[in-house]
Amino acid sequence: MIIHMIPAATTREGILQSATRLFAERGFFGVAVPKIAEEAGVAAGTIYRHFASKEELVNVLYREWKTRLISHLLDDFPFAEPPREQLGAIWRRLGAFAREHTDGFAFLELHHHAPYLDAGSLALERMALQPVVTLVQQAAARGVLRAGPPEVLIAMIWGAFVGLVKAARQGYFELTDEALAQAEACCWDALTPPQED
Amino acid sequence: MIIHMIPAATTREGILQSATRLFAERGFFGVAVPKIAEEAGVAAGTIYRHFASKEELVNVLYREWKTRLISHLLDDFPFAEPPREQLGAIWRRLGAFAREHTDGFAFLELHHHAPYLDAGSLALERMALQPVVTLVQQAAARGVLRAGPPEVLIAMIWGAFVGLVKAARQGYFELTDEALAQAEACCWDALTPPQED
Amino acid sequence: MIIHMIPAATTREGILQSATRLFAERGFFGVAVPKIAEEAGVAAGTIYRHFASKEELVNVLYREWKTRLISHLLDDFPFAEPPREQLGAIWRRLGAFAREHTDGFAFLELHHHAPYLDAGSLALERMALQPVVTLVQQAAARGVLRAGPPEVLIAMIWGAFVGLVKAARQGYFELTDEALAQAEACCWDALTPPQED
Amino acid sequence: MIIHMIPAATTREGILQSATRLFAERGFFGVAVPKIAEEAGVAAGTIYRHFASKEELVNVLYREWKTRLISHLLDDFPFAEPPREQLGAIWRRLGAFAREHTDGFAFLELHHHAPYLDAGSLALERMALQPVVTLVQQAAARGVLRAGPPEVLIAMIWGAFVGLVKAARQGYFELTDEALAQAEACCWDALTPPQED
DNA sequence: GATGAATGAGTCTTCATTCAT
DNA sequence: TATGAATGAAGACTCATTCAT
Repeated sequence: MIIHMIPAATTREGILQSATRLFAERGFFGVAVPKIAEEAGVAAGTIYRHFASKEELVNVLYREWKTRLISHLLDDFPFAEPPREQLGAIWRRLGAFAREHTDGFAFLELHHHAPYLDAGSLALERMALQPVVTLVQQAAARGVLRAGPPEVLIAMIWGAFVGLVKAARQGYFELTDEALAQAEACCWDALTPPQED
Repeated sequence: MIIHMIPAATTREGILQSATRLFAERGFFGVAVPKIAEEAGVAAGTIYRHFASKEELVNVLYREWKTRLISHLLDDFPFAEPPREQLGAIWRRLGAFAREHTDGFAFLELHHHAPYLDAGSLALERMALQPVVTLVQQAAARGVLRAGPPEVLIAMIWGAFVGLVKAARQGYFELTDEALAQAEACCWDALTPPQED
Repeated sequence: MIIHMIPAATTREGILQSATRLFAERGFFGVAVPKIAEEAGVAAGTIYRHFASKEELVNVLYREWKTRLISHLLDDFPFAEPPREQLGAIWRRLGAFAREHTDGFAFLELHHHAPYLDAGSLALERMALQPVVTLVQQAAARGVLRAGPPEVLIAMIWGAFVGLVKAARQGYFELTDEALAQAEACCWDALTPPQED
Repeated sequence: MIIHMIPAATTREGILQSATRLFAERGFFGVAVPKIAEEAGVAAGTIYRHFASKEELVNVLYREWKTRLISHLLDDFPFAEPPREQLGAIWRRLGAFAREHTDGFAFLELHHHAPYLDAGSLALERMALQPVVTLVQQAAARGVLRAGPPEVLIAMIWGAFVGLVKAARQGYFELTDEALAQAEACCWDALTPPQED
């Protein structure tokens, strides 16, 4: 199989890659455009052949990573399965994504709701939550959801996952399948009503 | 306890307050020193009578907020109570702090492990986790802790709380006592082993 | 007499002076801001303490010179005198201004109707023509004006003066009182109806 | 008459045309080479197959327009006719040129004596004045010239024409045959000694 | 202590020019 | 010959910091 690589795509890809890493590390304002260029092995001016401005670059990047995360989560998502299975699917997919795209995931977290994100980017923010929202709704419909506002549960589950990934990135532990499985089990018990004993 | 406020402290306080708000909003690199001065109602040069540099300012700020959070959490902490009560105490104290010091809490979260924090600041990072760590250890000792590495549980609990606060700040819901209580109950069930049914 | 010079005024004046000379010589786009700073003996950043942008600088400059030219032309203008005297006054005043403020006059000519001038500056453009317009109207009222659209006459008189100044600046001759007097006489005969012989 | 257009000439012509318009509008420094290319419908690099540099382009352009203007003025010029007829010829030819080549004429005016013009271009500057100079000399020889330095008269006539064209371009009036005829008559009376009455 | 004008290094961005295709 | 991606020097502008008042 012959892969046709348009040279521009390569340059652009390289820029996006470097930008992901640097933005994830130091934030949007903490990274100079020439630094991104240097890391990508291109001249500073080249960045502006591909992106109109630093802001456009970060927005393109945000949309790209968010879109990837969303499709990773949603492709063939087992919406028909029982909630317990759905939670497992979410957790496995999120975990795989965070492990495979460490910088991309960190970038997304750090730039969440940043002031330089445009309307298009902000519109995507909520979408990644979709499977979690659906899961909670279905669990509620089946009467297996803990009492109280579902938004709180959603925020906690997402927060717990992010906390896990951050802690792993800081070296507190490794993000193994076992750790993920344990975390998932915790989440299920956090979601469902406490059993009587 | 008597707090001695030297007159200079007022100017200094004003600077720290403005810096907290602005850093929480746009991050360290996203805020210009003259902007902090303007917001504090002082001249740009005045900041340098109180802080040697922008870096020192952010480190002082980080330590101040972290110290406040820690003492808020730890002062008279009921270490002798059973784990369930301790979790309640943690949750109530964190919640009160996050509600009372929205900017301060956001600032701490955003600047967690940032590259411009010095050794002194980084040393404080772990300390706020202390009560959670102790709680988990005591629960383990009493055999009421879920199986698996405790670090994962700690990371999740902390992450869940942060997720809650962030979502509330973004307007998904309000951080009421009820919401906090619900979240706390979730956390307990996430920590403890699942009951047989 | 003690002259109180606000230091800022001096710096600002210096910048405006250098900018006048350089813009007159090479045009707006042909002059780099650091070059203006260098010529004014200040740092590049200083310019931006006094003017928000290069565009604002050129507009301030335009308005300043245009205003000066207008007041030089109009202060105590002998509107009550017969047209012939008025033409003499115009010619003498314009001549004195062009000789005294070579760069300022050249600057005004070169930046006439430029795309970066804002509405405020453009509004001033027509005002300098006022005495010429009035002169032509009064001459028409007295029946001493040549037949045809008066705008054409106005444009020619102004153009003739500008041509004179430009040619003098390029060294074709000197702008002496005699040259100005001769030019003025030409203009009068250009304005008035040809005599029968 | 058959015009032979070699294919390359078309590209080159297109570039020159776009450059004329843009340079006339914003000046040499105000126009980017890629902008000229875009307007000409060619790639940026293509310009450099036809012109060694932006400076060469502007000089070629200057010489081309100046040469055209000169030959338009001088071809079969009625040097044998009396001065009055010659002035008519000059005025008609200049008027036709300015109307037909608005951008070209504006370009020439704006780039008059600019610092990036080379020796060859500067040498041409004076030549367009030739018929006016000759006219003034012949009028002087016949004793029908006003007293005073002839350079002043030449500068005024040229300036008056330029003023007329500029005012027309700015919409003050239209450059009709009548307007031109009126202007020409003014000029004659400006050149010749005032009649006794 | 406070001020705020001034500094100049550093940032984002543009653009004349080159060169592989 | 034409292309247009890439270059990198240079330009407009910002901002952490200093210092005379």
